[in-house]
Parts: sequence; structure tokens; C-alpha cells
Amino acid sequence: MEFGRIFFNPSYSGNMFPGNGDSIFQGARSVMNIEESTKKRPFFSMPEELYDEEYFDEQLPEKKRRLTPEQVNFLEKSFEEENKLEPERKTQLAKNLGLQPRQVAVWFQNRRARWKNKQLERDYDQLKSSHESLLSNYDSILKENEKLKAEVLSMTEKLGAKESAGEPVPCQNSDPLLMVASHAPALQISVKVEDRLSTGSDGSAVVDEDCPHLLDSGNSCFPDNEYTGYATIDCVQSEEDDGSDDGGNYLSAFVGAEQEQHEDGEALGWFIWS
DNA sequence: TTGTGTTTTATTGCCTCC
DNA sequence: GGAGGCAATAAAACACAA
Repeated sequence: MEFGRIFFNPSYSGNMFPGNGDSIFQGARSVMNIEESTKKRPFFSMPEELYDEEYFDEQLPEKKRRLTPEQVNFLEKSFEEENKLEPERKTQLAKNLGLQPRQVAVWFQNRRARWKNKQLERDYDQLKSSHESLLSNYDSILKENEKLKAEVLSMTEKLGAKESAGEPVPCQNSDPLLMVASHAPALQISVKVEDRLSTGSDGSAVVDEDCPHLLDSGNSCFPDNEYTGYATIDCVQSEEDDGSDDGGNYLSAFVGAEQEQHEDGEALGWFIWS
């Protein structure tokens, strides 16, 4: 027979509400029917009790039992205060609840695991909605892009008509896209993406399907932008989640444009990257 | 009543820290 | 090396539909 295993003591009724002044359940006993308590309350024996003759005469070892709602409530409150269990607190809780310290430790262990799972679910939901929102933004940007292209096309046609009619053309650059760029030298799109995926000390990293290679450092995947001729795309990696809600990632796509110049500084036109 | 899925309690084994 | 944490897992308890 294995020591430390759990046995049911049907005659048990006192340990749970010892009435010694420091039990939280002094007044709670009325919640539970006495008969029920003597029939169903769990008891986790000490090893020496396993050799108690009387014990074996009258009681059969039984399987594990659930904690009472009162015990669970108290443990929940304690968990809310602090989800880690120092030895002193464990002993005190065990004493107050009439449980073995080991049970209290196990309960906290399992409770932390449940909390972590819930947290992962929440993170997933948030990430999902962020993704949907980004997709929606992307769609509208695509539409806008199509609209602008059509506009450019129409302007090009008008320009061509003027050129063939011998009229002077103000812009030196013949590429209509570059003309558009000259009106809007830089377009910056910055979308905040909540990062709640990572939790506690073992949070997971966010992997962006679209630019997974960008996500390891939070730095630009392109050379620094000190030289304006580079576009910058930043996919900032997840941060350690400290429980506060202020952590956030920014997906920033910076589409830059540079004005090409002659050596003498005379502007030739705009280049645009994407 | 019974079959099945879910939740809770507990164990095991491995890892890290002091 | 011992204590404590975590992931994985077992198994009992529970919930619920058929």
C-alpha cells in the first residue's frame, strides 16, 4: 500500500470545522448537513492511520473526493490575492481548511494551470479579432489603391491628350505613379495590434504568417531609416505580459518616397517604394 | 440507466534554483 | 541534493443527453 495516498474516512467530521477559533468554517458547518458531512466529506489520512486496526475494521479506503464549495471558495479567494503559495501560507490554509498542505499545494498547482489555459484562450480571441480587423483594413486599403490607380490612369490619358495637342506639361516625370507620389511623399500606416498571447513567464511568441522573419527583435527588417531611401516595415514582437493591459504591438508599414535630385539639387521627381 | 464528455484531484517525471 | 514549479497524464467525480 502506498503512503501518501488519499483515503476516505466516513466518520470524519471534525477536522473541517475544528472550532478552534481560527477556522474560517466555524460558522459554515450549518451549510452542510451533518449526515452528509459524515458520509461524504473527504479525509486524507496520515500514513500511521493506515495501520490503525479500528480504521480498517470500520472503514474502507476510498477514492479521491472533491473539496467542498466552501473550501474551494476560500482557496479561490486566496488564489486571487496571490497565485503563488509560500510555505507559511500553505500551512495556514491547510490548517484552516482541514486539508493536508500537499492538497493545498496541488490545488494551487492545478488552479494555475487552469488560469493559464483560460489566459491562452483570451489571448487567442484577442489576436483573432485583431487579425480580422487588420484584414478588414487591408481590404479597404486595396480598394482605395484600385481607386487611385484608376484616377492615375484617367489623369495619364488627359496628360497624353494635352501633350499631343502641344500644350506644356508641368511635371518633368512621365510616370503617373511618381506624380502621385509627389503629392504624398510619405504614407504611414500604423496599426496597433494588441498582444496578449504571451502570459506570465512563459508567454509564447507571436508569429506573423506574413512576415515571420520580422518578428524576432522588434526591429526593422530593413536597414535603418536614417537614409531616407529605405522603406521601413516594423513588426514589433510580443512583450512579456505582466498582467497589465498596456502592452501593445505596433505593426507599422512605412512607405517612403524620395525625391530624386540632380547633383545641383534640382528636383527631378519622386520615387516611391512599397 | 448508461454512455460519453468535461472537470477536478492527484501523481509522475523532469527542470530550475538556491 | 532538496524543494518547488510545471507539463503531461490518470482516474474519480460529475453533468447530461438519449
